[in-house]
Amino acid sequence: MNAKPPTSLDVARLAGVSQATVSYVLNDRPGMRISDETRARVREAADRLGYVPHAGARTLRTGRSGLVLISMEDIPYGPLAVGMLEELDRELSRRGYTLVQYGARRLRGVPAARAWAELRPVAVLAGAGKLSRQALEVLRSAGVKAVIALGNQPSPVVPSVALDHEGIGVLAAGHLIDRGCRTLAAIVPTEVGLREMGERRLAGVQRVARARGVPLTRVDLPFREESAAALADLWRAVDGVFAYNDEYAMLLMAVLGDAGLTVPGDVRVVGCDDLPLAALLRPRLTTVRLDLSAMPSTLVQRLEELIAEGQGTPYRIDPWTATLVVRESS
Amino acid sequence: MNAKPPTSLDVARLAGVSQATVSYVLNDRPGMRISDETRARVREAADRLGYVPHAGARTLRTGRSGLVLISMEDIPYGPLAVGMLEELDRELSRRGYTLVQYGARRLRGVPAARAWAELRPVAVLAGAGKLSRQALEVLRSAGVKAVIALGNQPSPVVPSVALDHEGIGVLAAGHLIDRGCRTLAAIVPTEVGLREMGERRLAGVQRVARARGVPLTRVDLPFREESAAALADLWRAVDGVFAYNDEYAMLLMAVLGDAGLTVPGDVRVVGCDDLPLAALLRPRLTTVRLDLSAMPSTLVQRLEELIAEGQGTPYRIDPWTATLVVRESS
DNA sequence: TTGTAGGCGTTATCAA
DNA sequence: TTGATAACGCCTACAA
Repeated sequence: MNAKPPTSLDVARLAGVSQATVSYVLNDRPGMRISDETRARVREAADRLGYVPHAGARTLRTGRSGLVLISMEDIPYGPLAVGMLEELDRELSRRGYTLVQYGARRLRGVPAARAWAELRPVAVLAGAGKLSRQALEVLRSAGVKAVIALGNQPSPVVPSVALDHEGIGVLAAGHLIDRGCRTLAAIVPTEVGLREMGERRLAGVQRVARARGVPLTRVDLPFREESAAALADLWRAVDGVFAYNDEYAMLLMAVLGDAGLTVPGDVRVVGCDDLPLAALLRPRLTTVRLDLSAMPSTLVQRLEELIAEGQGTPYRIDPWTATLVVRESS
Repeated sequence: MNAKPPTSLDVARLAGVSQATVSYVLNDRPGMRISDETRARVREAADRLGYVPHAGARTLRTGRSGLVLISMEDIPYGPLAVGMLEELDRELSRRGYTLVQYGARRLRGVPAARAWAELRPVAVLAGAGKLSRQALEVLRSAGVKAVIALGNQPSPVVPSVALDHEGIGVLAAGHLIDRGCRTLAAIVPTEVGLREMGERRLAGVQRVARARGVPLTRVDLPFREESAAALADLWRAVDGVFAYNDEYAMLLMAVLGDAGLTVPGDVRVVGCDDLPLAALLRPRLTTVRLDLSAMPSTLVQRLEELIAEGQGTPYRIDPWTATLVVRESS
């Protein structure tokens, strides 16, 4: 019960060989010719003792932990992100790495990067906001080989995997104008963490609206029914709204209905994310679907490049695809 | 650039003291009287070098990693769970532990528990399904002090924090019958991972329905509009449905509307989770709200008990609260 | 008040 | 084909 965990030395003793042999066998080190009988004895002994190697000791000795840290706070949890995470985990463990989600807020004034560095990870994925030059220095000096920024906009200091939020706005605005909308509005959420994304998406809408001569109103909106309902006059004055995402679209459609406005007759609405609820709204919601399925492999590829070649390149953006899912009845 | 990370010895040399002194100062070890000047010199040196202690080495030496592992797969990601996780992280780091989310699937046939054990965590939180007696043995033998099962039903072998899904069903059924429903249906999702929970909730509905003499139909339903629509006859035959959760409730309400049935006039519907969308449906959705706010602190408390006293107790369930949010207009 | 020395579990070098 | 042995970075009992 209170016995200390068995070590490779324990295994060696039980198998009647040396510690080194145990290491050779268990890591089946190439180039070492060890008799099958010895191998079997070692394996058997390890099994019987329930031997599990000590990751810390191995890291200490080899200088490589194989850990890939990803910060929890910077992941917009949802079906999309979770699926991507799981695939990323699979992909990484396939290549011998270990993905670990790690909090970014530390108490006692210890900055996040410092806490990450203690684990001597081989790579760190974190929101661009948390990768200050200073944080980066801490990581580099702790031997982190690859740092990649996640988030809404690219980091100026490390390679980034950033969603092209403007592209979403472009897609949505194009659709609305194509369908005949002449007066647009675009919702920007006021929630922290969302506003930034909202503004990027807005920028895309703006670009298209300007290019095609359609007036556009920016609507800063908290996710509250009363707030949306209070803008009834505004909704009456436009005929097309990009709602930022499907949840905002649902909020909007609820208050539009309450105000006696019809969709898409009086106002067209476009959401984003293609949540299950999008197809369940009446009328069904037209939305922008993000395809992140290519992201895990891209991420891993970049990661291995950085690990191999060193973190040379300053920054760049990685691709993904967005498609419009048209559901409006018309 | 390629310099190896500074060690405490480097700090000692720069500060002109011994390695031991560095350790004393940086961990401000009580009982050690070290001059303020020395302290300052050590701190200064550590800063200048960007010294970050090596977690692996410390774990190796002290025998304690302070790591608390939680398995990613067993968390039903959503606003509720994410908030709880963040609070748990805060709570744990406040007490000197480090929460880390870790994948449960390993390749190469290495079972999850074995991979967890390599990190020598002090505690492991994982789905009851992953905590077989065998897995537990591996963990215990690796020095894991506390193992707590998360999930839908308690583990027979370790302490569990399990949601009282039956209670949800009881609450929902009570409400429906109180409001005059005489023929109930309860949805059980067919998705893996959800079905189990659905059946627990169903059991609660069943208990109440039986006790109050109300007939109940179990409806196994995939989350697809066509499937729900195909059951139009069934929906017509009941006057109260517990929809498992808010998303299913939304699905149901969409097809009810399509079939010309009114809510709550023809059929009453109760959801669960009190998602934002619940208040946005028309009519607004009555739902069961889960309050998990007490869970992180309870969890941490149990954890520390187990660490201190050893994993003695076989198992038990921990509390939480569910409340009914009534929104129906009537 | 500070320094010396040993060992935690693992891998790798070298010798047998 | 296998076995001693040293070293990774840190902490701590003990010595000075």
